Amino acid sequence: MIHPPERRLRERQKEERYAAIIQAALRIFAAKGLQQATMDEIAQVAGLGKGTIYYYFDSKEALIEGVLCSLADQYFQNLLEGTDAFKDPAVIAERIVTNLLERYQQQPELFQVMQMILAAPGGGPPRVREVFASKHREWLARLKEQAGQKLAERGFSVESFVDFIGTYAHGVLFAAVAGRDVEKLREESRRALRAFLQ
Amino acid sequence: MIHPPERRLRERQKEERYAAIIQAALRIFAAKGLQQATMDEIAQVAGLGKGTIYYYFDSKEALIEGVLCSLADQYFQNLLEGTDAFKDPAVIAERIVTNLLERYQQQPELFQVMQMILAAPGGGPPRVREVFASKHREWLARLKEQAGQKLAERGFSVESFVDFIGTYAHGVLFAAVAGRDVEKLREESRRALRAFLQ
DNA sequence: GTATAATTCGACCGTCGAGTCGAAATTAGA
DNA sequence: TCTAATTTCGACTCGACGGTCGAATTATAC
Repeated sequence: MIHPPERRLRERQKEERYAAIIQAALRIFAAKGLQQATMDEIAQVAGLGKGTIYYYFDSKEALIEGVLCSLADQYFQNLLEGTDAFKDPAVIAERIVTNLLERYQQQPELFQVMQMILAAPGGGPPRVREVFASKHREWLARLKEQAGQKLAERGFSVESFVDFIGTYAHGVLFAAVAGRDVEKLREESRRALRAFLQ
Repeated sequence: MIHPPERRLRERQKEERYAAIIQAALRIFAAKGLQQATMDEIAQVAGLGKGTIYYYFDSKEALIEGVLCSLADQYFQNLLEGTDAFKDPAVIAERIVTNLLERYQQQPELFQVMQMILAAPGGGPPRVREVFASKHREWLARLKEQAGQKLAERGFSVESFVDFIGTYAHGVLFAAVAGRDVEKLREESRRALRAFLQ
């Protein structure tokens, strides 16, 4: 009778540990950099033995991949929140940048580590690149569905619109990661995007 | 009679070696990342023994600092080339971005390594940050002198103008380092900046 | 309760790479 | 040419860190 719930309990515990490892790793990666982070320290912060980390991940590289793939999931989440209520591309763009900056404030580690990856030679492990690219395509499709009509009405192709937003947003995030004041960036970007997109 | 020239010869040789080390280090840093680059490999690429590297630089960290400070010098060079012939802030901005992209094509390693530094936790060694900040101030003064009048006439403060250009340019460079087509970026940025700055 | 499987642990191993050192080579100066 | 100073070199040291392993613990199944 209690067997099924017991089994579920154990599975849940396993998932929790997995998440705890990812979480600890992310924190240390952000604080020290990917190479400088040691498996010993990650284990310690996760509150587990080093051997346990290797029970969940084959290698440090696999752990890095795991962390990055979980970032990819999060990165594109909620980015479009609120964008379907507006018709003006400038407002959509503003909203996207604002959402990004809000996520940055909630979880700066996500972006810090992202930047490390993107700046790394080769742009990070191939598998991670694939995952990001696929998430990006998904996201693009969602944007198209949600705002494509409105963008087209104003003479924007979704692709070029996204290119511009992407480029600009990277600049803003770079500035945020480098320590610039987020409120100022938000205000600045609002003005810039309205001007650019009329 | 030949002593002074001989001495000068030796001094020049020393400077050449110093430069060769910096050069080799930059290449390997860009190709492999700062941590993954080994002193042995740098020595090999520079065509010198490892001990010799340590004769010129106290430590790997000192070498990194040396490389970065030499980058700071180069980074701001020629950025303003051609900007004093125009009155329109949009054209000045375009020109700055174009100059950056041209430098990127000439010497991508410079920007690759810059991005690594900026993305690193803490934004790189403090001394390097200082050097960059001081170069940036110098550059700002030069821009002010060269274009401040024209910018003011059009209602721009030099500081906010530079903030915007800096943010945007980072986004563009990020895209370039990440492998986007430079010509396309150049064209895109031209349109974007004209629109933004009227 | 007991046998089996799954999971955890940290002491241990091997490698790799930063930094050292002293011997060798080169140059300077007389 | 001879001596002292400068510079070069790479074999060596040594600590750090990724990864292993088997013993210990805990859960599962009956």
